[in-house]
Amino acid sequence: MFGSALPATVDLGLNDLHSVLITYIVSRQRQERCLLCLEDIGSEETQSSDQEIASLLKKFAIEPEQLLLQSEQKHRYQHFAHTLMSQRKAFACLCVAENPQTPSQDSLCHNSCFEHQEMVAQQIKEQKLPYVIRIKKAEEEISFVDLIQGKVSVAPERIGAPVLLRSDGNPSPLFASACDDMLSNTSLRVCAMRHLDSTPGEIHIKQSLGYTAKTDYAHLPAIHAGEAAADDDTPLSIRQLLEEGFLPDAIINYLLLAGNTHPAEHFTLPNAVAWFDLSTLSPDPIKFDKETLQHLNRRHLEAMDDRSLSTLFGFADADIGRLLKLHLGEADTISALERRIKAIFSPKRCDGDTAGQMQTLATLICEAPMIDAFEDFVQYLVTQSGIEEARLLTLLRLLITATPDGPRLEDIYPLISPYITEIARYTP
RNA sequence: GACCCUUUCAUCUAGGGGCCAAGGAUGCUGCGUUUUCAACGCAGACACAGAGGUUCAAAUCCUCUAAGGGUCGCCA
Repeated sequence: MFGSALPATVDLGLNDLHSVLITYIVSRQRQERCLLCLEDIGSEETQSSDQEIASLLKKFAIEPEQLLLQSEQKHRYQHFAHTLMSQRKAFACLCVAENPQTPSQDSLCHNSCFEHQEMVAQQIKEQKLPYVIRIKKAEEEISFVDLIQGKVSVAPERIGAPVLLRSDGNPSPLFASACDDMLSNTSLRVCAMRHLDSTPGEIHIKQSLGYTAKTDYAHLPAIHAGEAAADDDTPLSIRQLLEEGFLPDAIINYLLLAGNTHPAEHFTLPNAVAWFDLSTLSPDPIKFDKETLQHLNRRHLEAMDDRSLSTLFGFADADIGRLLKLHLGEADTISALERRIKAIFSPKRCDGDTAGQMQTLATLICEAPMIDAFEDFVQYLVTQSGIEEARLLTLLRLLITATPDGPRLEDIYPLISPYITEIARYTP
């Protein structure tokens, strides 16, 4: 079983998708099950259901075998915690968190609650004080080899005595994650870089519970939006990228390109499964580069089947697909293409002295017979309207595409000739 | 403040003592093509963070310095 945790928020981030993607790819490669744990306990952010997350991931063709909701596992976490308590490997603690803004030197319990468990228990009983359950400090240094970051070893003082159960009875994310690994026997856990230093704590918890199976860890570098991560808090939201008109395939392509050795620049998820290698990932943080993503998006749109491309815009016509591809030059996202195609299919308007000529042309086209060749079409219009050819071409472009520039009209015309009367409409 | 990690063009990377006066891709600049913008084609500019070592030979190994990132909560 390969696992990865992700927040159960409506707005999944690029970094979250990154972890999920890597987990999924490696699970396909080694033909193991892929498990995603949804951290839906105690977060203030808007929650979303497992179905919502699953359907979002499905857009990316990521279909994990199992989605686990941590809120449904609560009793198991509590059971583990009480087991540790009864073995005196964990203890109740009355220490209240210091001011979060100025973290204390060590995260250990200051009042040596562990040494005075009877007294603590009594206080809790008599005064109903809020308390947490902490794991006992580790005896010795804990080290492991991260698949991306290399060897990590951390002294017991640094691990401290992490909280297992919070005062509201809910597990801490760290504890929940350690338990999830044990319950589902996870052999590889992919997570974000920022959790690297808490991993020894997780290992310590598992060891205390007598779990001996090895879990490999891979901590992915973060993808930053701006120059100095701190000042630019532009959220790299997946939903937003999709709304901007990026194809899921292009986003996947980008994520696998960044911080990775790649045999090609342009590829799809199934290709990537063939060559992806966790060990070649760079531990360096990555700067999000939208231009690269745009370029990839264009490539993926280009590679799409004509007819399926047109279905993204409510058509089912390979010619419309080709028409869209003609516009890839100036439009590299779905939404930009949509603006183009909408402009073509809506009535055109313009002001000034061109208005009269536009009207003439529109009427002529409406009444014209079906003409296959663009040249003949233009000749017909020149003869009928008496407008000189160069001028007519400019007007015709406006009447068809609603913009002064774009792909060559002779390329466009054969693709839209069946729709020409619908397209060449003019509203004063 | 403490601990850990990283450093090759603007960006993502190739490289693992000699095949490297450093290759590819994106972006940028110019030219071509185009009624037009873009795309496309061709050409061009742009990097081994710095200083010391080791070696016949260093982008590559070692040390220090600098810069970036991460962590030090009942956060996630």
